[in-house]
This record gives sequence, structure tokens and C-alpha cells, in this order.
Amino acid sequence: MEARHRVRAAALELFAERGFHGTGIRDLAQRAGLSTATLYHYMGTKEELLAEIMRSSMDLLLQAATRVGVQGAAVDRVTRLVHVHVLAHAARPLHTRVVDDELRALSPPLRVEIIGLRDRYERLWQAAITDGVADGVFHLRASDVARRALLEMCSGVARWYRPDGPLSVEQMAARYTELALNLLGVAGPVPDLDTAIARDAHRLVAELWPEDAA
Amino acid sequence: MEARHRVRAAALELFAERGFHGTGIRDLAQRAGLSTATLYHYMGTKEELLAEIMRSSMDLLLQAATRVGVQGAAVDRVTRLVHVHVLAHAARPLHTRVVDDELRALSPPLRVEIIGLRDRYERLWQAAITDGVADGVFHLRASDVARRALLEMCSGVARWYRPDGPLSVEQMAARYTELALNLLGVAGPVPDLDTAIARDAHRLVAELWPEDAA
Amino acid sequence: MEARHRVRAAALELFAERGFHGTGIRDLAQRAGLSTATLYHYMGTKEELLAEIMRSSMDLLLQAATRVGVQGAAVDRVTRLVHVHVLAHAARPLHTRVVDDELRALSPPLRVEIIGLRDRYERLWQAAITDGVADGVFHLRASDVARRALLEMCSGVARWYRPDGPLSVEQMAARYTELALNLLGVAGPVPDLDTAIARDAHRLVAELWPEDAA
Amino acid sequence: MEARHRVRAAALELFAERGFHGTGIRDLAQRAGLSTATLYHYMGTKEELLAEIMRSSMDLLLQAATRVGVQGAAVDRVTRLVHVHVLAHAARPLHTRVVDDELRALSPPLRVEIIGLRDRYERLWQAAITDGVADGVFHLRASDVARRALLEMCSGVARWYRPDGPLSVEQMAARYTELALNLLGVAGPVPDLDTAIARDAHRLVAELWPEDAA
DNA sequence: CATGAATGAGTCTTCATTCAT
DNA sequence: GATGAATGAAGACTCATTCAT
Repeated sequence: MEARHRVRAAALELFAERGFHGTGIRDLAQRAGLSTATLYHYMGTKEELLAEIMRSSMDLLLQAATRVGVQGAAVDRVTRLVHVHVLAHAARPLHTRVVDDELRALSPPLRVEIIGLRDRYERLWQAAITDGVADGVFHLRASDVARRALLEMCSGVARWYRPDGPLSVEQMAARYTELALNLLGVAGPVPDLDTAIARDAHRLVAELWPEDAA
Repeated sequence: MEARHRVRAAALELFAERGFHGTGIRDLAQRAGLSTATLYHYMGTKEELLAEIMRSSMDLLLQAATRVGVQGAAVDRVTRLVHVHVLAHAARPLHTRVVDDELRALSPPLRVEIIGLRDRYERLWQAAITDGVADGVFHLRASDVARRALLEMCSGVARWYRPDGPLSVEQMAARYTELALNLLGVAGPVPDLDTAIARDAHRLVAELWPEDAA
Repeated sequence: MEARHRVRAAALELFAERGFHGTGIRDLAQRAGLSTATLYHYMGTKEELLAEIMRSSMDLLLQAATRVGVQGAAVDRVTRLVHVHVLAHAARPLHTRVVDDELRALSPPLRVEIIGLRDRYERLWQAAITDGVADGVFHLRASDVARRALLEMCSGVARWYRPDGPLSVEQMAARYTELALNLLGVAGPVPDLDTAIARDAHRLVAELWPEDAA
Repeated sequence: MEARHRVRAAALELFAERGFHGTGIRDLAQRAGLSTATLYHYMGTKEELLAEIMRSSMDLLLQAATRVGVQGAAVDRVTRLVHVHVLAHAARPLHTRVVDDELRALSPPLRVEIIGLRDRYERLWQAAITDGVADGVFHLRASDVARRALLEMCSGVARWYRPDGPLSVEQMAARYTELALNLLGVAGPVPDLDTAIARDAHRLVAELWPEDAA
């Protein structure tokens, strides 16, 4: 309950900050304000703890993307996918960094599971891109390269965005969307983005992903 | 001589594969074919070993970028910077992954040093982008966001590119350059890239960065 | 509780017997009847363990000396200081040998602390000697040389005294007091010492310094 | 030859400063300006190196004491023994500290040998004291206690004497002799010491024990 | 519910020493 | 005569985990 949550929060922070192998259970216990023995009341092994964090994060991202990225015109879908992805990475950087960076720390069975979720997520992006190319609105030579490029560039946000910087998360999402649509070769200048999209995406992230989720 | 190099090579592989904290001294010794005590005949501390790898990698990247990214029109500079970056990341993925992922494993003094090199590298990109915007050939709202997006997307190559896949490294570089120029808002369709650029960049990387560099 | 004390006792014995650097963690664990890992449940670092022993020993000696060596005539003060010192060194030879011999094993900050205690202790002796010279009862050319000579000679007891030898600790203290007063140039033959002094000093040492103190 | 001497000198300094167990062969090599492998051209094991230093030091001390402490009146013998001992400890503090402090670092066979030398040395003192008591010039209740007290107090010099302090080594020796004769209960005030004794003792130490002996 | 106690296996690093060249 | 290479054993200390209470 209370303590269980503190353990997750501690793990989230430390795994994001120092990496899985750079974090000891003593560190976790101290950050959570518990003894190491008590820690084991609220968790399985250290690796399971990591897997839970990654699973729930990837799950939420997948849900959000499913809601916004399946229906509609390719441009709209990509726009909303970028918004959700960027907002999630800017607003929940700890979760996303752990998912992005610590896959290799998982042993094969758990790694396979998380990679499965990630692949489903990437397939939503791939479909939107492929559809856009088929529709003639995106102009690309290699759509899978574009997908990877797009995802990598948007994920970077979690590594450097600071909420007290010059850009709000919504502005960030808007900038990245412009870059993404440019990258995809959408003809003509990208029009000003409807701020309603950012608002919706933000609400979605906040709803699925409570600030103190761990 | 011989053994010293094997140690570096082992560290390069393992740090890239499992991360610094995920790699034990015993792992290094085994991979290098030495006893752990002998290992210390050829290295300082494990951290110094990491720092050496990062320093030399970042150094080479910086040299290459300085040669191709300082003079000429902004479009040409970005084109060549992307080529060098992508080729380096595709052809030397171990080095680049270590530099990209293990900064946090360094203690402050060494981290500061390596970050200094990285910052000088990024400034070359930033200058090219800013110049392109000033010249009216790039169309962007936030050039620093674009720089980060560009670098992140290009660096991703080191994580997924396989030389036995459908694309050659030169083709990869070409595709990424198209995406980059699109992203930067270069007007009109990107023309077919001069393959001489790829050839030059490849030669530069290979020259500065011998295949077995460690 | 129990084990914690065994660790201290083991350290006391081994540090006194083999010196700090001559004692390994494994030796300590074996002597305490614990595994090396368990050892660390009850101690900080090996150096902190040494410092604790030295601190408590020096502290007790300082307390005892403060009680008997501040008030009264110089001859009486020196008499009681010698008694306390000799009794402590004869009855607690492990503690005193560690304090006397292992100062150099401490890193600077801890060393400074312990030396501070020792200096306060020596100042009590110095004051008694200086007062005796001023009163004309001691006849000396260099009182600081006398202080050092006195302390060194009395400390030697911890290195050779055996309780199963021909002299009791009280007799030892009496002999050393005679030597000390002679050394200080007290005129005339030293009279037979009041055995009450030895009894009091012995009681003081035993009270402050329980036999199994560690 | 040259290098062999540097090794001995390095060992002398470091063993005195940090103790045998606190000194590594790497430290020795560095101080001697040699590689560790080269070190072994000029020495046997680390322990043998220690034993050599102790043996030669104890030997020289024994020779000196034999020359001055066997013949003559007890008062004169003690006077000269104290002079030699104090001068040796003040002028060759490294040697004497190693002999005094590192006996326990020797394994039994070597320890037995060195202790044999020390015992012969102490027997010279004991004889002088006993003779003085028999002659009625010393007044003591326990002559062996006095011997130990005397030796301990005089040996302390090696731990604190600094040649740039207020007292010359000859003055030191004079002060200690006064204290020693007082301690031994020599009746009446100790007369001013003949400075020729100090000069002779100093010459003897210097002659037997060249400054750079190692 | 919570934790102090306990540990085998591991961490990185240094030890004193040998030996081929 | 001198040393780079090499190492098994040991150095101090931490690891993630279990369990009795």
C-alpha cells in the first residue's frame, strides 16, 4: 500500500538515474526509508521490480497510442502519436528512460515480454507511416528507417527536457511534431498545430499515467 | 602491446553489450584471455579504462566532424556531418554506444572531461543549423530542439544497424541525410545525393578510426 | 549485542598482537567466530574499528587521570598518575598497546582526534611535573624530557608485565612510583608507599574500565 | 652496490615510517627508484630484508655497548651505556624504531635470532645495574624492573627527538643520564657530566654506524 | 508487519613473488 | 644486470537474498 508504493518510486528514480546495475538494494532501501529486509515484503527480486516498472510503463504507452494512433488520416495519427510520445517522455522521464535504457538488464524471458510490448507499440507507428506513404502524403525511401529515426528522436526528450526551461511540454510536442512531419516529407509548410491536440494528448497521458505512478 | 590491445577490445565489447556496471573485472579478464591480476598490468582502474575508450571515441568523432563540418554552405555541412555521424555509428557501434550510454558511470571529474568533448561536437552541429536558418535554407522554430532531435535520431543507428541487413552503410547515411534535410525544412524535394560524399565520409571514418581501434 | 562485543574483543586482541596492518579481516572474522560478511553487520570499516578502540581507551585513561592528577601536591599527583598509568597498562595491556603503537595506522582526520586526547592526557602529567619543579620538590634540568621519559618507561609495562609473574600489579605500581620519584629528583629516600593509593588506583581503573571492555 | 644500498635505505625509511606490514614492495621499489622485479636482484624476500636491517642495527648497538659497558665502575658503565643508547636512538632513529617496533613481524626463527641479540644487549645493562646495587651505589627494590624502565625511557628518544629542536644530541644524552642515575637512586646530586663522555659516545656511534648505513 | 542477523558469492584491486628474456 | 609479463592468493568490502523472531 503506502510502503509498496514508496519502493516502486525509489526504484523508478534510482534505476533511471544510475541504471539497474548501478543501483544496489541498499540504495533502494535507503531511498524508500525501509530496511533491506523490509524491502522484500514489498517486492520480489530486484529484477522483477525492474520488470514491473518497465511492463507498466510500456503498457500505458501502448494503451495511449492505441487510443490515438489507430484511426484517422495518417497525418493526424502521426501527429497524435508524436504528441503522446513526447508528452509522455517529457512528463514521465523516469519511466521512459528506464524502459529505453534497461532492457539489456533483464534476463531473456522477461526481456522477451517487454520487447513484445515495445514491438506492438512500434507497429502502430509503422502502420501510420506506411499508410501515409501509400496515401501519397509522406515521401520516403525507407519507411522503417523513418520509424526508427522518429522514435529515437522523440525519445531523446526524456533525457534533456526540463519543465523549468523555456518550453512548455505542449510547446515541445508541437515542435517535435513539426520536425516529424517535415522528416516524413509532408508537402508544403506545416500549418500551425491545433492546440486542442496537445491538450487532448496531455490529458490522456495524465489520465493513464498518474503523476506518482510507480 | 598485444595484450594491452586485447584488454581494450574486451572492454569495448562488454561495456557496449552489458554496460559498465554490468561488466565485472572477471568478465573482462576472461574475454581478454588473461587472469584478473594480469589485467591490471595493462590497465589502471576499471573506470579509467572506460574513460579512455570514451575519450578516444569522442576525440575521433570530433576530429572527423571538424574536418567536414566547419566550411561550406549549411546544407553541405549538415549533409557531411550526418554522413560522418551515421557512418561512424554504423561502422563503430561499440564505441559510439559506450559514449552515448555510459556517461553516468563516470565519476564527476572524468564525466566533465568527456562532456566537454561532446559539447564541442554538438556545437559544430548547432552552428551549421543556425547558419542554415540564417541563410533561409532551413525553416525551423527552435534550432536547438532540432539539433537534439537530429543527433538522437542519427545516434540510434548504432543500436540497430546490422551490416548484413538490406542496407549498406552508405545507403543508411543517404537515407538519414534525406530525413535530416527534410526535418530541417529544406524547401523542395531532396535531390539524389552525390555518392562521392558517402565515399569521402566513409574513407574519413575508416582512416581516423581503424577497425580494431580500442 | 553479544556478537558486536565479540568483534571488538577480537579486534582488540589481534590489533595488539599483530598490529593493524598485520591483521586481516579474515583473521578478525575467524577470531570472532563470524563470517567476514557478518562482521560488517557489526562494524564500519576496519579503520573505524581501530579508531573506536583507541578512542575509548584513551578516553578512559584521560578520565582516570583527570580524577587523580589535578588536585593536591605535585608529589601526590605524580604518585597517583603513575599508579593509574601503570595499573592501566598492566591490567589492560591490549588496549594500551593499541593506543601506543597503532596511531600511524590511522588516516589523518582520525589520527588528529586521538592525538588530541593523548595531548590532553600528557598535559596533566606535564602540569604536575612543572608544579613540582616550581615548588622545589623535583629537581630537573628539562621537565619536558622528564615527562616523556616517565611516560615511555611506564607504558613499557604493557609490553612485558605478566600477571602470573613474581610481582602483583600493585607491587609493580609501587616499584614504578619509586623509580619515577627518584627520576624526578625528589630529595631523600622515597618512603614506603601508602598501599591505599594502589588500592584506590586499582579500583578506579577497574571501575572505569571493565575487564571485558572493548 | 649502488642500487643494493638504495634498496636498504628505502626499506629502512618505509619500515620505520609505516611499519613492515604497512609497506608494500611497490612502495619499496618506488622509493628506491627501481622496478619491483629489479628489487629482487638486491634482496631476498621482504622479510629477509627486514631481518637484515634489524640484525645489523642490533649488532652495532651490541658492539658499541660491549665496548663501553663491560669494564669500570657501575656508575660509569651506566653513564656510558645511556649515552650510547640515547645517541644511537637520536642519531639513527630509523634503525632503532624498526628494531623496537617490528619484532612481531618476523616469523619465529628470525625473531628468535634478533631477540637473542637484544637479550645479550640487555644483559649488559642488567649486569651494570646489578653491580651498582651490589656496590651500594644504586638503591633499588627490583633491578629488572629498573632495567626495563631505563631501556624503555631511553628508547623513546627515537620517536620524538628532532635534531633541529632546542637540544643537541649530546645535551639529550646528558639529560637522560641525569634522569637515569636519579632513577637508579644514586645518592646525592648528580654532578655535571664530563662532556668527554658524550664526545666519545658520539664518535663511537658515528664510527660503528655510518650515517647512511642501511 | 517489520527487522536484525546472517551469509556465500561476489565486488574491485593489490599482494609478494617468479621467470623468461 | 635489469625488467616486462604474469599470477594465485589475498586485501577490504558489498552483493542480493533468506529467515527466525
